[in-house]
Amino acid sequence: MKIATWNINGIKARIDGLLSWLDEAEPDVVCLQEIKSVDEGFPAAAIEELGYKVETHGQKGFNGVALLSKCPLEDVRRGLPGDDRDEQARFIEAVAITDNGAVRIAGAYMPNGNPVDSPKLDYKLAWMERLQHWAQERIRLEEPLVIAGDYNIIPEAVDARNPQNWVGDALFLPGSRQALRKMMALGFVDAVRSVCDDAETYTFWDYQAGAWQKNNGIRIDHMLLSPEASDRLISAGIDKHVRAWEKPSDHVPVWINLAG
DNA sequence: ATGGTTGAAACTCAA
Repeated sequence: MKIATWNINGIKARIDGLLSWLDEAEPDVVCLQEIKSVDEGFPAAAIEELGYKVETHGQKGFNGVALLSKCPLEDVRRGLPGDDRDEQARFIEAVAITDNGAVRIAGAYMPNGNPVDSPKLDYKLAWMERLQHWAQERIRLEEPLVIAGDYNIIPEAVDARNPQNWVGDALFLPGSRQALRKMMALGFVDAVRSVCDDAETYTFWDYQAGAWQKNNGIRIDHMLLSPEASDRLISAGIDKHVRAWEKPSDHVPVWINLAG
């Protein structure tokens, strides 16, 4: 089965591109981030016509995540546990039922965290800690688990074309990277990293200052696999060409193929 | 150091 994640940066502005990419890539399950729409405003009908079930966790104006699936979904849950006062829509999980068994899939949109001298960085780090606690509970279940999304974290210098430009940015702060490492240490595999040693495999290019034309990108969209999921990993990749489409998102899709 | 761009929705914020 093919599972993908894509920060779409506004579903209303991106629906045509999304439909084209679904038609081309034929993923079974897609995690979308930054839909920037309430549930009622999400253009589900056009996506359902391609054979997908649509589950959204929307919010007005900002954030918002969604799951698209050709497989039946069970146990759909919205929101990251751990803080009842957190009203930002950044997390959705479900269990996809396939011929080869169940795969738990979480779509996450981590906080950006900038500016670093604001409460936004504290929120980012607290959110990462909540995600780690959630992941710790889930990985104990010893089932295939995929945590996919926009992590807003550059794991290593090799994940940026110009790492020096990101020193002091919330995406590359030692504390942010440590939070991701702590989560990885629970036993997750970074799917793209595990199949591809190539440098310059980025997932995000800023709209500004000709970042795309200069390939001034960063790798911040990740798919973390539990041991039971990584045992079934066949391939992984980044659909970089989508960044050159008309009216593109600043992120491109990342995908994996699992056996079965 | 600054400015560069985009989306959603409101005349600005978040990224």
